[in-house]
Amino acid sequence: MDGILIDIGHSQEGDQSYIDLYIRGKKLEVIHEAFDPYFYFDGPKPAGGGIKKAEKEGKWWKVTVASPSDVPKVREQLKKQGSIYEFDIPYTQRFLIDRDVVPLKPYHWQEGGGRVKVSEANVPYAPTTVAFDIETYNPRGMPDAEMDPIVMISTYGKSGRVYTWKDIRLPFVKSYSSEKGVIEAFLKDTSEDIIYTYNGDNFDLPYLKKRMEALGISEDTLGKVSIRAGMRGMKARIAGRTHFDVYRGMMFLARIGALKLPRYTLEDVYKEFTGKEKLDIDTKYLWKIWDSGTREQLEELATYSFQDAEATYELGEHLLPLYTALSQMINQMPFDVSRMSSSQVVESLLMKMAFKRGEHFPNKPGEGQFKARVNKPVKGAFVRQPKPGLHNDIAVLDFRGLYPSIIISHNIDPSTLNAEGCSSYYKAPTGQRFCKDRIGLIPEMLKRVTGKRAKIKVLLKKEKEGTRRWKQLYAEQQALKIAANSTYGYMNFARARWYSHDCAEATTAWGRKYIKQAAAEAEKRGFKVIYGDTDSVFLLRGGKSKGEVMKFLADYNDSLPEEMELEFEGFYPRGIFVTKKGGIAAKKRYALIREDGQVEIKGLEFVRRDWSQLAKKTQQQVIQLVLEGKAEEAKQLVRDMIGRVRRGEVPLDDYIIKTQLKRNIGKYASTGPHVRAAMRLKEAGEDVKKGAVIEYIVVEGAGKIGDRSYPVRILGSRKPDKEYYISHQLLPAVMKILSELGVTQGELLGEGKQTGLWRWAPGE
DNA sequence: TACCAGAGGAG
DNA sequence: AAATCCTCTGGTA
Repeated sequence: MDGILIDIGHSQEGDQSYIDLYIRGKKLEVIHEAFDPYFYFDGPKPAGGGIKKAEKEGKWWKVTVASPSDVPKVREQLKKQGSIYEFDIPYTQRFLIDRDVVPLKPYHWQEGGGRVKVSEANVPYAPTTVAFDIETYNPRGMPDAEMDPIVMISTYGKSGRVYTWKDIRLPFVKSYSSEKGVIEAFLKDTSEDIIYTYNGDNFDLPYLKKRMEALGISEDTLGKVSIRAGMRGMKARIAGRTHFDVYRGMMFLARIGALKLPRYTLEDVYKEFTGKEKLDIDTKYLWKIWDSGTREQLEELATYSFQDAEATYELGEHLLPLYTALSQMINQMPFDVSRMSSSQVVESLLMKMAFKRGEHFPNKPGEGQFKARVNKPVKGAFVRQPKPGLHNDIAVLDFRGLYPSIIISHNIDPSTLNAEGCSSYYKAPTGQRFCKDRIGLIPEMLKRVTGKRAKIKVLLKKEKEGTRRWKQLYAEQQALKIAANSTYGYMNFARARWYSHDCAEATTAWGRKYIKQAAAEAEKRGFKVIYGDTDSVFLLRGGKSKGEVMKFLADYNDSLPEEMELEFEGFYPRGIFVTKKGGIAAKKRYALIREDGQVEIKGLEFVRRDWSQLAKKTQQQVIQLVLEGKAEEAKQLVRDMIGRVRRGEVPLDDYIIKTQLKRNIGKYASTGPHVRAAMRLKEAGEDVKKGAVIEYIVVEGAGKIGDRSYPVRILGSRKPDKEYYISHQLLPAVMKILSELGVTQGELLGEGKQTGLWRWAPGE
């Protein structure tokens, strides 16, 4: 049979455990595969209840049990007599690693003798996909699945529709007589392999399951829905399918830094990826529309719901190639992968590699060990003191994949660290020695990952952008990049199996050594180095040509280990490095202009969300003008803006300051302005929790800033404090830049027009 | 003026 | 459920 693996489960017959492989070929088939749960034991010959078999494998016992649920009690018994290993690898995940079965990959599956054989098959089979979204009746705020019905279910995919139990006459709406009719029709029609939801783990699926129970609807047509508590909220699994929660996927991208948004609502994320706005209704009053809405309102509700399903589908399709690639890279189901952290991805990859190398996995740390690791910080990167002011003709160079390349080049691994009796060693600046005789697990993994990624990038260049093949290759290199970039963090992650404080220390120490060395070599060539952070060097070309920069790069790279490379990042005609309060140049805060006029701003107020648009937009314009050499225009712009603020010509939105609540209101030791604003929101009856981004304005009046910080939504007739915004937002942001050119605040405020501002304007 | 708590960006 | 380096504001004494 040819097909792809879309889900994996487990069943039991007597004392034999089976893996259930859900294979989608022409139709969905389930293959039962006998597979014994096992773990390792170092101690006397194991005996006792629950043990099916114990045989010596190397120096340890391989202990086989009848069922995965037997593992906990057997391991607790044996733990008293010796050491146990690999006892906490989930049964189905263990199967995928051991048999090297790759999810969603076309195979020829051959059953026989109780053991399925997989071989490459060239069936061009792609999983079918659909998105769904439910709307619920909510007269008391949050709907209660015990009593509040589902009023609508929308689906979107190859086909799509809205199922509802009111008479709504739109082409994509199908009306039924009851909630039960709606759910049953939805279940009957929905047979796709991959089901996308937006936050379905925490809402749509648990809610649907409860409604099905309440209405006595069987799960058979969909597949058994199981809701389990995970580390980060609920996980909703549908047997025989892949439930892909797009919201989870987006949060993963956010955590690894591939996506950065102020909020991750479906509307916001959809706009970010597609540029399209979708119809948004205030779902707080959904129940009112359902009870007594006009025909138009009900149609709008159906349209909104349908668009939610469509947006979820589009985003799901966008993410699927990446999750397929990640899934295939580590031999784990997309369901699990989409709910992993980047460290879990790395760990899965290491387990797969370790199994191939015939090595055992270290155990996860206990709580005591975990705490000890957390309390052992690792010294990080080197940041060079910048040369402040305006500079011309800057060249930026940076190390490609600095930490991964260092780990490979110096064979940094827990197994090579200070290993005894090796013929030679790499010596870290911190004193650790890494054996050269045999490649370590982590360097080997990284070498394969970076090597494969380089090959894929070559293929990618030959492919036409946007094609199916291109998307697949792009996703594959993206998955490999995620693995490579997360590996250093993984080594230093306190819960990691392959944690090593010394390996992490050595890696960053070599990083500091190389970046300083690169700067020193550039200086030897006659370049002036003005800045550098972690893996980058900023040079002044001075009178030298671009060719001389490239020549320096080539020569310096010849001196580096093979896997390491200092790359050319770009030439910048101008750049400005600003000075901080104390009078010295600030690290991590600068702006550059590219040869094509594109401005890049780092660390300054403009890129920070906790500054008002007034300050941010003006700073951006000032930076642009200054880098274009138009300082006088920049000064005039600021004078004009001050005038507009004073005359009340600036829109209210430009005064909004956004700050995230990092903890719940009661947990703050000191209450800053955003906390005060959040407290006011709460008094007004809003649900304000940790994670909320508080939008507030500092209004006119007396007292501390906090006394005058009001959330936009309950602003009423209060007016922004113009002088606060001039002296504490606008001026600090623009003076950062202009004071580098010798401009004073007085020049901007206008001679002779002394105002009360002078007394409390921030000093220079 | 010195210090702390808190937020958020860079790489 | 990655870790570190760094800046800056507002509040307090």
